[in-house]
Amino acid sequence: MPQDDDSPQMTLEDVAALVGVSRTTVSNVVNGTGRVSKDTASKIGAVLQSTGFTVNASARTLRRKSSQLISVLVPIYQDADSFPKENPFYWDFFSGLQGVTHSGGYQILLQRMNPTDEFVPVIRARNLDGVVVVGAYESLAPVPHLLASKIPAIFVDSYLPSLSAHTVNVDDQFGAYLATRYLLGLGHRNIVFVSEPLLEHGVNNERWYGYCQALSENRLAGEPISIEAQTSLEAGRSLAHRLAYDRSKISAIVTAADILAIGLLRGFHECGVTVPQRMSVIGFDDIRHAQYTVPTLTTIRQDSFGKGEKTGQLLLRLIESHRTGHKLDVQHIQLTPTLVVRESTGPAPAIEA
Amino acid sequence: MPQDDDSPQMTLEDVAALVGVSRTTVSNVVNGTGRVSKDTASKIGAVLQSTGFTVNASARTLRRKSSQLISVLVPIYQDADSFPKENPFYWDFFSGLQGVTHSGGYQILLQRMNPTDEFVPVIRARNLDGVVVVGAYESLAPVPHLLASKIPAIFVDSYLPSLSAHTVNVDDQFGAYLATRYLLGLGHRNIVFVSEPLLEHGVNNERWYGYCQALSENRLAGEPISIEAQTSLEAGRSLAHRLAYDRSKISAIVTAADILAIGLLRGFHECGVTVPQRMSVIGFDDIRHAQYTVPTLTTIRQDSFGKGEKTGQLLLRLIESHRTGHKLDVQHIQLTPTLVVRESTGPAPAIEA
DNA sequence: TTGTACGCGTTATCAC
DNA sequence: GTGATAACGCGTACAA
Repeated sequence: MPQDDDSPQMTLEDVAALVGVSRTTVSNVVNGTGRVSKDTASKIGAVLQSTGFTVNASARTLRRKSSQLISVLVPIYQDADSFPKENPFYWDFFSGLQGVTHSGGYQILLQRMNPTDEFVPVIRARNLDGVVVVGAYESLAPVPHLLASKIPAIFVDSYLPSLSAHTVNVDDQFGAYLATRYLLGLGHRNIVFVSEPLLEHGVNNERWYGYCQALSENRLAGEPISIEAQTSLEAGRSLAHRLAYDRSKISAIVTAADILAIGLLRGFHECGVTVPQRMSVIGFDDIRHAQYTVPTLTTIRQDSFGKGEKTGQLLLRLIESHRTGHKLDVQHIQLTPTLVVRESTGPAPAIEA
Repeated sequence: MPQDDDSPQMTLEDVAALVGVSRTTVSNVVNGTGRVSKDTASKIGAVLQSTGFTVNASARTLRRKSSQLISVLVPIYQDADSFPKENPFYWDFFSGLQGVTHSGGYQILLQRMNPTDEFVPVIRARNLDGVVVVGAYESLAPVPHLLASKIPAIFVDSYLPSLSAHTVNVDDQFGAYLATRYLLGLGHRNIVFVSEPLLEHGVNNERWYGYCQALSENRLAGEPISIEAQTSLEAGRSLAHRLAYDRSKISAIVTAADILAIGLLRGFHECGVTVPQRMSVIGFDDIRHAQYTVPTLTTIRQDSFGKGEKTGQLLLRLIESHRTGHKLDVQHIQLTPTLVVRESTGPAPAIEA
């Protein structure tokens, strides 16, 4: 037992008094500077142990101007039309990130924020060492300020016009390309693409390009068609109803998210449209549930945990180079997604209207 | 524009110099103590604005011994057998919590932790004002230390032998009771209960009691039967296979979690066991996906967002009373779940083996 | 109403 | 090796 659990927190001064040395020496032991004799060091070490001493982070931060704290910022787009209502906040991603940063001695402040909230002030106020912004779009007003502030920052799953931002993304274009090419290979000719509205610098735009590229490589393919839908289970479901009612020639759907695809699966089931016999559906992300739907979901898999780890590693490098003053070139990490074939895709129906 | 984005952070001293007053006066304005003349106050206010001044949190924390920071601790049970592999970390819960605490001026440190990690030291080190522990079990060694430390703490979805812990839970017993009673009303007689191993003070134990209670109220009901399975999609799926193979008389299943139930749904589908015709399945939580499975999932709904809000409110009260020295009675908040009937439950098969 | 002065706990500098 | 001493930025009791 290190100490009584409600005993007051010890300070360097306290420990110094106990051992009979100066607080400077104790500090040197705590920080392992090495300029303490082995003898006194061990004596101090023992007291450190028995008293359960912990350095006061605020005092240290005040001196060092570094808090060993980073922040994950998740914008909350209240505007119903502009962002996933069902923000899943991937725990896997966070886990990967946290694991890496924890090893580096950092803790994480998780913040939801309105798109209009300035974040530079809070970063400054708390002396945060770095920031990870998830899902930012150019419409986010505070982003330019963050960029200008020179605070180590990484934008994940974000698409920004600025080239000076460090980013971590999956190769969205390639992912959508994979999905579409696979469907074309199955004989589908009338394939639609479903996503949120195509913002100029959005994720969906990248996926749309990938989709278009695949189509353009195939002479028999129809025109690219984009359908807008929110990234939500319910949006998928209602879209399925609409499509079923339309009785269009569509035989396959490329979606921008698994939850959208899962909603579609459910919607088609309700309408008696069999998947994959009459309609093929392909998702994006490979969330866990994708393996347990009926039918199971063919999808584009991305490694969220690994993405978190990569983000953490890059952030640590950024912080380090910020500390030493060595500017780091702008980093753009792009992870390659893979196609996972399951049951929701199949050959194009023999007779297409 | 408040300031140049990479201008150095202002201090009270700087602002004071700019206005031509002492930093005490500026501090008084910043903290709204009221003992400043309207005249100078507005003059200072203007400079505060234009310079984009933010108080240095570390310095303030050092003085006040309060960081305006709280921590959410999520234990990670590595041990495969003892806890959900697929910890969903409910974003809804976090959102509710964050909304409330944010209004109170707090920010949140989110920490995953091994069950053996001591958390009191980090709490002390950062002068955290309060803690929320999610899913703690008695086996968590550091819990007693936390309790003894008198740090404002709330245990959510946790079952601890200690009566001195403030807790927020759903009424698990009642939830399982509701589920079981509903199935009995549908004519089922052979109903099993599926959950993780029944720890003495665990959530599952509560649910097990509720299940047993419902059975005991019905003369025709069979003996209570408990089946162990991890809380994961895959565990549900493989259990379904086992049950299908066994060809037992079981006609209904009460599960301790939606993801388990969803796994069951998938597994039964694979085995050709129709739900609900041959088997009824009922979940617990009402996660979003529950509405989009095939068939949709009958389940016991709990309000995660509301749970987060309640937790936040209680924590703020706790912190306040801790600050003023007024001890607060131990609080046990219990939210009442409700039954949501969907498609995965139906009348008991007419002929039971 | 405003200013002075001290302390919060730590670290960095510079003597000894 | 070790120890004074001065910041870091802020809040507050006390004096003016």
